[in-house]
Amino acid sequence: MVEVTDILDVLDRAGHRRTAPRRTVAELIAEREGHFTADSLLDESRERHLGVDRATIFRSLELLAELGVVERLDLPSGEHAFVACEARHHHHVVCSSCGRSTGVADHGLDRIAAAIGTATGYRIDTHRLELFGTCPACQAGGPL
Amino acid sequence: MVEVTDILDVLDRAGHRRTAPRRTVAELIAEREGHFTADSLLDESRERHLGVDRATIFRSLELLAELGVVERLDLPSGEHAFVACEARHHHHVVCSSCGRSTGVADHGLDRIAAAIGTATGYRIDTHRLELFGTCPACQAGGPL
DNA sequence: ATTTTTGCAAATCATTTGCATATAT
DNA sequence: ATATATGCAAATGATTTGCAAAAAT
Repeated sequence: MVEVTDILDVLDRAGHRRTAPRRTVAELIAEREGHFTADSLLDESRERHLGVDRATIFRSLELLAELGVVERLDLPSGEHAFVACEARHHHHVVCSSCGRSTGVADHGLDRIAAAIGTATGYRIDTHRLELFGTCPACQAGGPL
Repeated sequence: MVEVTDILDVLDRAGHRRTAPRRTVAELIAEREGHFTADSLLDESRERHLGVDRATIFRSLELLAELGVVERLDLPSGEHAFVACEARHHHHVVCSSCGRSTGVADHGLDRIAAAIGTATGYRIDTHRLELFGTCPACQAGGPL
């Protein structure tokens, strides 16, 4: 669970201003269980008359992604989405049915990345693992 | 190395027509060492007066991606790109400097995916691993 | 007071679509 | 002959930008 104050604190620490629109965006993000698109935040900002503009949403998400509070996600559909991250989790499992996602720790992937580096001669800087499937709730015939 | 004829054969086998524009797209793809964007193919089609239209390029890439001849890639920058695939390789290492990419086999990732499934309770359907780094040539101060 | 951030509107960029024509089978 | 694929141009959708006004430091 990512809290609004966590997000604001990260902004603070990085020397960015604590503005009302950013607080609102942080609230919208903290409410989300799973992944979300920029557009869905915009829709909600409109429906609830929060007055946060499209540009601000995109700018905030970009900033938060830089700061590692959210992570850009590319769904298998090609859609761009985001998820809130707890700092510890490097990767995400995303439910294809309800969109909920769970952060996961590194289960030995680093070693594999290293092995692939050796095998190919590449110096590996980053890797990105995205897993897609069905979450426990949806398997049980739950949500959506 | 992916050959033009490989690509055309896959189209054939799947019951798609061998058309001149598709042959051209196949040639453009086969020439590429690494990843490429739809747009870069379009540019080249224009520069070399190959007469293949934007829409055709997008439609061909979509088709080839469905058939597994190319794979959609999401670069860390968020750009959408493609790489030609040899069938065996599930994942790609992409050079951040020159864009060249190499297919890699599964080095035990399946086991990790399974472990993550167990740990989270998700039924995992797909995973996607993308690795980014510097290729041997660029490390040697080579290309770009 | 100064710098950063915002909203607005317009611009840009990538991708998709409708439709009449051309081409492969 | 028939179904599929293409080019064109226009539509769509997402994201970005310039700029003057507003808010945070």
